Amino acid sequence: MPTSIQQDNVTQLYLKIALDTPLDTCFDYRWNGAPGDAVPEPGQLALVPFGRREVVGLVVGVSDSTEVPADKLKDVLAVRTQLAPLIPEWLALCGFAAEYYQRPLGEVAVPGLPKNLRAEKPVSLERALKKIAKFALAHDPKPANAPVLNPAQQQAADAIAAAEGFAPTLLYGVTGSGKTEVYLQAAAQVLARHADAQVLILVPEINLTPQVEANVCARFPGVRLATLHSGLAEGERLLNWLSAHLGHARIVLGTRLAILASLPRLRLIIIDEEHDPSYKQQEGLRYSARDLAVWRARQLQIPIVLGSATPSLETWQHVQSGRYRKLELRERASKDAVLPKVRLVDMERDKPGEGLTSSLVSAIKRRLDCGEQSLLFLNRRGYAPVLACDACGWIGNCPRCTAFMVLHRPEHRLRCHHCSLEMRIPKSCPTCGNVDLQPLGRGTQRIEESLQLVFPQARILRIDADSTRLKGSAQSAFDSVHRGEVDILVGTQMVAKGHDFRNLTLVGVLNPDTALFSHDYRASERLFAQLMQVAGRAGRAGQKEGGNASEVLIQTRYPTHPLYGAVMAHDYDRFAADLLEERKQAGVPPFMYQALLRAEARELDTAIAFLQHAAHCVEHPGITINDPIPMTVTRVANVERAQLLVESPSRPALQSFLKLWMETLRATRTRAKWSLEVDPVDI
DNA sequence: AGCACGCCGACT
DNA sequence: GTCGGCGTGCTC
Repeated sequence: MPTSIQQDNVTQLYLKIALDTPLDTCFDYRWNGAPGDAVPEPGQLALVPFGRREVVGLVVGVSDSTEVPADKLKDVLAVRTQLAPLIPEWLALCGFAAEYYQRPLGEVAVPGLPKNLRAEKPVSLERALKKIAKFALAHDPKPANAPVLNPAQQQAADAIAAAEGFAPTLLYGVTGSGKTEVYLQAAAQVLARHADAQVLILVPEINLTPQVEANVCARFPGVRLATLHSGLAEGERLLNWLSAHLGHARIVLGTRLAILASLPRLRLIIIDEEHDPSYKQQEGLRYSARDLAVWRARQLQIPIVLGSATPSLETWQHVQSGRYRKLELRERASKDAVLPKVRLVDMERDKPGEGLTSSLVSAIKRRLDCGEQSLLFLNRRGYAPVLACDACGWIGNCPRCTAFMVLHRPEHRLRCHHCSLEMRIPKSCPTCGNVDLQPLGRGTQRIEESLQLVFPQARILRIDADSTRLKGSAQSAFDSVHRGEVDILVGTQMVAKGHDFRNLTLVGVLNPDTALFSHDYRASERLFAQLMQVAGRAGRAGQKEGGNASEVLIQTRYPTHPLYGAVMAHDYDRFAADLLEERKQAGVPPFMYQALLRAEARELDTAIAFLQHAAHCVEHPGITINDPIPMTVTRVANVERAQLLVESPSRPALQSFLKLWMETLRATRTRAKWSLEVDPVDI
């Protein structure tokens, strides 16, 4: 890339521009600057005509020549000179992600920019810049009201902040061990040491940002914080993004998408609950924010903290091999907070009525009696997963998907969780006319109903994707739990993560067994993490005078299963060691690198035929290509789907194969729609 | 991906 | 006779 091209009146300059399109190439445009105009540079945004529309793209190169024939070339319409160029390190991050995930650069770099930045007219950009210039806040990195850390926390915070260069660190500590304090104090040290430093904090869920935001703001009253997540309105998103890009925001807090933010002075990255599957983007560019964060930290030679009570096996393996350092917090931070006692309730002996065993019911009753809160965790929303006819065996299938229609009783609807199709609940069986249709199985709505029958006086609140569909309703639901207006909370994994419920002393887990025998080898890793995490909601404040000791009841039909043994012993170390050994034997990640080619079409044969062709179209020494198989849920919205897994023990070998493979496949004519996922998590 | 052009069925 | 279905072709 030419770095210093002088503008004179003779030389025609061309800009190489990355655009948000699936075409794997950049586009050249003529640049005709007025006399005195600065020559554009890589990292600037430019408005260009593309086909019959006008789009904003990213300048990635400036040159005095082009291969493109003159009759195809068009002129750059405008360069967004108002905006400081994105720095080369950011471009390199996007370049890496594009290459690693086998997508065009423009598709990685452009969609992450705020929409208002990509508008045809730069009015909102100019307005936002003016607004931001006005509240230039005096920066004071001094923390307020920082509590005294216990020795392990202090040691961890010091070690993180003192690290020179690239220093990936696993902060390993049970829930409630005070990882957040360590993050904050490490951040405080970094902010104090470098006058212009920025710190990036990633959390897995948008619902967790308000709580962390409140903590950060209280601790750093003189430090500008910007949040970045998908829930922001466009105006706010632009302001926050600019504030990070201009270096005003010293702490940037966000969900996975924040990893692609422009952070010119980044000095520390913190990833809370690094094992959480939400860090993996599951559509479009399927990136892992955690992996990109590690890459970014290495590129910038800065420390990165991966915090978890149940680290991902990938991270754990890196600790074992010495690539990552491990800092451990062994105790809960609040002295009187103890780990909750985990008990299994054998559903063969204690038969549940309406999904609730008598042990669980009496445990809840004890909480109600002394004004404490209970949390019931059931990772299945809706009323019942299936509606069936006893008389003829009819089952409520989705007409467009290979899946059941889920019964949503309060809404009086059957709903497909795959294609969102909805219909009224049939009054009678569509095949035999039987009016007595039975809901099979239990979701959160049905548990909520049962609880209300058993405890008519109790204030019960359900929190799941259905009850929090409206913007802000999740937050107000959590607020009412914090205010003590709820006795029993029922929810899906939304309630399992991060929330600090001070008056909660009982966690009931309702139906975790299905994950024990899943064909997905990651299911047990996820289940363990989920159980530890939800268990951690109990007893965070310690036992009150005359109150109940905090406990976790897991209703199961397999009380002897070793996974539950490990959960009861709070023994992640042993569990992880066993799982890693199994993974090694089985030759799966983290000891194998994978990519998944997916294809979909109206006819399954079309998809399979494409994958079969793909399996043979390129030489692949050192790469295992498995057989194409239909996906578990084969049909979604009347489209048939299949997939092909490729694997290699060598990441570089897999990467170079994928590059060649994609080039070949892009040139292949097919009626199937296809996409590649590198490092897939759901197989 | 958009967005056009292009050639065949049911409607004002 | 037109509105509109989605096949296929192109985007510096």
